[in-house]
Amino acid sequence: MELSERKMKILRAIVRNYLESGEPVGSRTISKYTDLNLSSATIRNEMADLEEMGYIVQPHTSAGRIPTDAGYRVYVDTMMAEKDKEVEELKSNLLEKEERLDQLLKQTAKLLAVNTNYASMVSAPSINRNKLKLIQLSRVNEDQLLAVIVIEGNVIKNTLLDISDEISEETLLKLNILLNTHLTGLSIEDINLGIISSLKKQAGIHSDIVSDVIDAVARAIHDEEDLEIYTSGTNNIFKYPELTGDGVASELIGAFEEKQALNELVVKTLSETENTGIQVYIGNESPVETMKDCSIVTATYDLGEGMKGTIGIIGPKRMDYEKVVDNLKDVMRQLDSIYKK
Amino acid sequence: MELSERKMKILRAIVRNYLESGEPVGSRTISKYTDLNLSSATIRNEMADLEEMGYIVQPHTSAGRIPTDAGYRVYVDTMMAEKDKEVEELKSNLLEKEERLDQLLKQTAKLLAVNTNYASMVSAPSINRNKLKLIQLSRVNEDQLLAVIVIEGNVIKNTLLDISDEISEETLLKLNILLNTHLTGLSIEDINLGIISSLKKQAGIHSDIVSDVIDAVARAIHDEEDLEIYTSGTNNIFKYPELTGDGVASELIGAFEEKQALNELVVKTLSETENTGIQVYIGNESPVETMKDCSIVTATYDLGEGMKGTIGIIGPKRMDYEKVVDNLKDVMRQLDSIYKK
DNA sequence: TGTTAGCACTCGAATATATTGAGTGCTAAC
DNA sequence: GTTAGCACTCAATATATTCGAGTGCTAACA
Repeated sequence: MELSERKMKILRAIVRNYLESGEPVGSRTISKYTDLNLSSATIRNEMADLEEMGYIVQPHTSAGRIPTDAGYRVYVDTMMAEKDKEVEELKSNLLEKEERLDQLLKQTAKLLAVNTNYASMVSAPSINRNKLKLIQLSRVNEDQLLAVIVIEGNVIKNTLLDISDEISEETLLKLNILLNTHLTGLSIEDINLGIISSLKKQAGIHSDIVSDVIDAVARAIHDEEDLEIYTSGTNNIFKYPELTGDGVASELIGAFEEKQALNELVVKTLSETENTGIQVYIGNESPVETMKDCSIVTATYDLGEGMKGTIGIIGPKRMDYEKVVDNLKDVMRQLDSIYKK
Repeated sequence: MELSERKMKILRAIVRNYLESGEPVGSRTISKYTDLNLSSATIRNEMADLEEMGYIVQPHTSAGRIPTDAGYRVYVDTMMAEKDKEVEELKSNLLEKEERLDQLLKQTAKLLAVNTNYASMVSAPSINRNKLKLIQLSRVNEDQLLAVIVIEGNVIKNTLLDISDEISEETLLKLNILLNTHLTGLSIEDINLGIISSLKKQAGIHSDIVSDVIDAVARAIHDEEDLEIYTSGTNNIFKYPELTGDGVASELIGAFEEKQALNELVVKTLSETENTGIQVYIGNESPVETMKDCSIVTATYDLGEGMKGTIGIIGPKRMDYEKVVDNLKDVMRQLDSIYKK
């Protein structure tokens, strides 16, 4: 059977109505709601077809219809298509300019949550491809060094290094110069064994410190530390009864706290999304098991130089996709413009 | 009316029973539960008295009794008195030794949450009284400096400073030396106007940078940034139906996310608690409005040198006070021993 | 052939009604 | 002072009743 123009219109009307009310929607409602003047009976016939095609279901006999995941899917897809053509003209809710990226992202998460009334998450950009801007060793104690590592985008990482041998102020200075002259401007991938061994050679008796620093750089950048994900508005899920039943809420809250699941989401998104697109996961399409009752809309932001990160909105399946997509696009644009100052 | 020994025993039996079951407890149960052999009828008489005295209530006629806040209070107080005499002998659930305080505290929060099945929070120590260990300025861009500030306990703060004038590698070095020789070892309070103006004088044309740095130090230490509070196990509250009704859960989760309320809790606790005591807030006693349906047990840890922070467990009023107190004491001891390494 | 009015039917939700049982207070007897 | 016994209360549970939104189907109409 084919999805005629009329069926399409009816389907969209059903979805839209359901988004607002959260209640199953019946034929009579649609017969009034749409501009095509049809009686409820005709709508019923069409609805029967749509059900057969798998776009809508009745929660039980003699109830109205609600969209299936597939139903949402076509809704989202057509909507997105229209969105692309549309000229975006949004009230800018200006993110404050922030020196530090982490603060900025935290703010972004909050802004999105407040604006959409859903839960939001923002991942710090993966910095694998990123260039070192500065390495700075300083003495903290007799037996500890502080290594500060600054990466493109002013992401700052601190690590403490234990040292065995006494080390003079002067050699420390030399080490700093050595490290910075050789490593600054390199990306992680650029730091190969050749460079490392050359460095060690030049460091002489302090080659072990060089190893430690390199380790620290690698760790600082790779480790689960870059599981830095900012969340906001998790308690918004309580606004949607369908997410509150049973242990659902608990699981969700847990996922947001642990952040482990969110990280999977980020990884998946980054690998799946071509360029800076917007991705919509509906129900079971979700990469994360715990969120199979939700819809997730993600956007990939790209600050250039490989600094990509993910922004996500998590809400009920009947979320206002339109608003969410608009918001995401807006935020992406703002991030762009801030960075390109 | 007086709270006789027997009444006391009965009250404690009621509380303990209710802690486990969460159900109102009746006279028959108690008549079997206690060692004093009394019939349910006698217990009923005593219970009537206890009710009159305000220690227990019936949620409705013909239901068992549940403890009032006052009831919990005497239970907790007597229990705590016993605890103090008791020799503590707990299986140590070893916190891993961590270089960085923030990691350690994060871990502490998690440990407590897992162990107790309640929500936990750990505040980073207030560092007002604390001594500077290191200040390190480094160039990041042509127009930005990175100021790294390390405080006693290896708490590390980073700030970016905008600079207007070009500044040479050499003067930067001089500034570093100047700042460190004069400021290291001082607590915030020690840095007075005299020192500041003397520093500025010596810095000559770069006195504005000195101001900036001092500002940064003050900000890094004072600001809402030290609203650093680590939470864990927030979803544990779903294990207790009495915290799930209505918007309660939502409010709680929100409070944990915002951390503003938790901060109030910390402030209040620090000011109220004499020394490193354990404080129990039951229901309405809570300093935080949102948690008036909960009980909160807090402990103040003291790492010496004015580094005080608060650890808190938030759960239902019928929480296992005994276990919670034990756990807190245990964790406090472990924190102590780690720091005194 | 597509559209529509009409009607019998379904079934969840809401409401009302009965049943159960844990628990109480009171009284009278030990 | 303690206890057995009994009438009473009331939430919780189960059961029955009603209500109405919504459906599918049929027959008639354009």
